Amino acid sequence: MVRIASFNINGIKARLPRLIEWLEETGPDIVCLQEVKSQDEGFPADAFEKIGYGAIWHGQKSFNGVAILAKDAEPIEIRRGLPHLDAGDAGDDHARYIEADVALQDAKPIRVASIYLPNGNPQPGPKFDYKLQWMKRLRAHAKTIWAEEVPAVLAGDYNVVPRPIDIWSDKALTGDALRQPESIAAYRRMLGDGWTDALESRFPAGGVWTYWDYREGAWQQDRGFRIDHLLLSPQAADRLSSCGVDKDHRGREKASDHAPTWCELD
DNA sequence: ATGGTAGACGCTCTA
Repeated sequence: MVRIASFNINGIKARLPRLIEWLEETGPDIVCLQEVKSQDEGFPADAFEKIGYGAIWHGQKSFNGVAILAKDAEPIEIRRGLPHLDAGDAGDDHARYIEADVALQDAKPIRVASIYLPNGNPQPGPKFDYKLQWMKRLRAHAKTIWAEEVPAVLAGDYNVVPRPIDIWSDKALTGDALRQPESIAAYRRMLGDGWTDALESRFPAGGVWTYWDYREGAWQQDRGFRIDHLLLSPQAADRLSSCGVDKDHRGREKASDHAPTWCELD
């Protein structure tokens, strides 16, 4: 059994005690982190090593930043950043994608990507255009992973609410980039390619949230939505045994605004 | 239409 989790931590410096606590309590085998918000040299790899996790990371000052942790293993980096599709992509220096092979205790390796998809607000505008282009690049690259016919998990903060039943109110965020038809269609196209949304497959009726805003008492009123997703290749989906959200970690002191989201493969 | 909170940074941006 392999547990793979995705966690947007919203700043690794502010979150480290909570992150270590969560790792020790739940013991995930592989973890994809987003919004590390730290430059490479500030990444606390030694703190993870102390509790038995190897790590690779792609940092950036102030914003973005992704990482992959593995219990009693060293992730083997495959790539950082998405391939370019157009000439305009060459100027993209955001740290939003890192991909690795993780081999746990003599098991066959699992391909893992940690994804921090652009938020895209305000829309319309250049940030929304960047989001849609990034999704186009992600889909194209996912096809090359697909072709390798390996167990693969593309995990992260997709900044897309896939369905009306994935948010506390269908009227919420209607003008927001997270719920625009173009964002949802781009996400759906990846599912159409054959990727399995782990939580959607296990909770088809919705009502599962992974994010609650810090503002307006969203957590207290359980006004959340689902934007953190685990997309599985067929070789991973065949092994899917369970999945869930570590919701109680959202309610703790100094918590991230996201909760850890995970799946288990046999 | 605005502002509510949080994090990193440095007198403001991103979400």
